[in-house]
Amino acid sequence: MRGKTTIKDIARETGLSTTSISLVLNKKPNKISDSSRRRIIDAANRLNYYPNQQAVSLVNRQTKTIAQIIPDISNMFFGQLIQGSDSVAHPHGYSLILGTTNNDPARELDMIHSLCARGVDGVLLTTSSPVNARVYQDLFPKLDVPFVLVDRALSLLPCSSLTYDHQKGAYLATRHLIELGHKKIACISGAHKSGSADIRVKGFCLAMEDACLPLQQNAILYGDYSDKTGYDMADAVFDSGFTAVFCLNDMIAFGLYKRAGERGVRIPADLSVVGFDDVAFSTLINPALTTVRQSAYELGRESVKRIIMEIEQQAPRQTVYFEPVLMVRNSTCPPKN
Amino acid sequence: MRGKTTIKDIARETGLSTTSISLVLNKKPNKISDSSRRRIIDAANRLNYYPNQQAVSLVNRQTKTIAQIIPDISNMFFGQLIQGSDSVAHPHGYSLILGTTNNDPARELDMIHSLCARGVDGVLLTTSSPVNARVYQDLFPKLDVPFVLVDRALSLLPCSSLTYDHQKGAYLATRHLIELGHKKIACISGAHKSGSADIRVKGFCLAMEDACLPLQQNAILYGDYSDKTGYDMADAVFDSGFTAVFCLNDMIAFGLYKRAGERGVRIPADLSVVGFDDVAFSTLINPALTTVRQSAYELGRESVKRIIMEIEQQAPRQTVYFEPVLMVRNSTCPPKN
DNA sequence: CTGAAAGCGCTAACAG
DNA sequence: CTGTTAGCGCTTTCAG
Repeated sequence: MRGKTTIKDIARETGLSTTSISLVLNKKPNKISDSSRRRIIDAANRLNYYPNQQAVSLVNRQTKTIAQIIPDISNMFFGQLIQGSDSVAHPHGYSLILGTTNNDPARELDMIHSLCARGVDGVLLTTSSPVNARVYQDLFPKLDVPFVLVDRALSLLPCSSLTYDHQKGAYLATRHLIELGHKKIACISGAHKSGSADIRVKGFCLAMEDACLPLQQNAILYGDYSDKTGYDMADAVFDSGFTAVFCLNDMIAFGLYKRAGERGVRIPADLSVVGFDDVAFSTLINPALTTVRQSAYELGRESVKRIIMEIEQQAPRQTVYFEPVLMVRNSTCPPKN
Repeated sequence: MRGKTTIKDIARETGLSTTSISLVLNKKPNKISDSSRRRIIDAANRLNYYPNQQAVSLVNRQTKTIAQIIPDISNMFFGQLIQGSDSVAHPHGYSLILGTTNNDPARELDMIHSLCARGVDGVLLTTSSPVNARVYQDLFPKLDVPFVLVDRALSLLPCSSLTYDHQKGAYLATRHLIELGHKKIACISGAHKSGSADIRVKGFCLAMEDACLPLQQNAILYGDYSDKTGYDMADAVFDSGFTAVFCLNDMIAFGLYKRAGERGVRIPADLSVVGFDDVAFSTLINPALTTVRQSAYELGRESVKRIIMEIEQQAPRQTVYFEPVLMVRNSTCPPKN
């Protein structure tokens, strides 16, 4: 049983040529007689034949494989993203091949190279480093596979991008706080110069500006998109007279919740908090988190649909923005006085 | 630039044979002159050459690819598992190719077939359906790649398995509750006949038995490993006089927390709860969840190490059990009276 | 020190 | 209706 059955074995078994086998097994238009066809199919089953995809890929020049490169799978957002991607990739006969970069630009580049060398048909990239943008400008065309930027838009790059409108989402979140009557609002950001953080910060600032609210000293704190950041920055927020905080993603908010619990800071009575992403957990935690919804699952589904179109029909590039929506729950209320 | 550089292009450029190119680029023992070597390396860089992995795989009979098949990526446990896997796979030159089964035995089978046809070098399988066990007994040998069962142990299968001792973990959790003085203890399980749920239930029953505590009517509730199950089953627990509940995984506990919040049931004052997994979230939620730790990240790392050994050194099969440890936090306390 | 040639398993013109 | 042939890009004996 060692060494699997090849098309030649079937040819030998049936006394037919490999061409005929290939034709019927791939259901290509052909004129093989019914009796031959049956013999082939029968032998294939009997010998437990399945084609060697390496060989197939070599001649067809496609691997039916899509790379999904993400910064960090411990962020639930990406878990849901992958789930969405896989849910459309698999039915279309594509497999997802995974690469995580840990927000390391060098590793991101490395990942792209190594996955492309593997011959993926396309790559879904959530870059964590606009730093690489210039490199990508030259690189993508060279690599000669469709790239789709997921959850990020880097305007100058020669590729499609699918993303929620981060700036608008941040604007909505901040305006909600303002409308509740908050004036001293903090913002805990992901990394400076990170893919989406700067854009969200911009939305925050814009909303403040539009409401003629001055930014407090140290209103904007930079960390990364993790609960640890929320936890670590929490004290700074609690102790500086802010009545509300906009966390740039839900993970940050969760970390802040934790510290709030330890410190006895009540949410929302003492501090209103808004998150971003609407990860599944945000309704599980208490109080349920007011947040900006961007459906990772949908994003995953759409990005795979998109890239398959570009792979199979050379669809032209496209930049798509999805509308985020504010989910008002229980972590926000008017300020105490 | 369309159509990438092949080894032949380099041969033409340098005036050498493809053999020489292959030899130096793969650093195989050879006696190519330094000057030739330099010319080759230079040309390779200049032409941006990287080998076509399909072709390489075809002749070398390995793809440097490992399949990771999991039930459900929305369970954070698996997110962390993948992260662990990837963290050792990548440095060893392997890529992870992902398959999610949604707990569907048919899809699981399908996934295995389709990934094996892709020519993965090994598969990491977290089966959700012991139902398939008999099938696997015949299938694995036929497929002729190493299988490693992750987080599951199905004793009769011809493959390695790495898992935490589910029964012991459940026993520890239950005994903790008993030692606190609880007598009426409920248990919310994953699916009946699921991979690990039955074993955990067994641990629960054993602990009850060892303490001479009778099982209450409907003490064991079956659902699946999701927060929805916890949410849906919560009322039944709240309204039946139980003073403590053992949730078979953290996700279930999180769902129960949510419903508890809505109903005004206080944890742990009104109800003690223990989870299982020690997913990152369990310390984020309030009160921090007492749970049984099994490190998904470690499991991921170890399972990849294991499978690489079997791939590269034909290491013999092995069944490994890891010790779970009880993490006592704030969701448990003695019963009120 | 280097090259010619065969072959991995499959597909696709092109001939019958 | 079916077979022959060439070739995808690479590695690897084996011969110089």
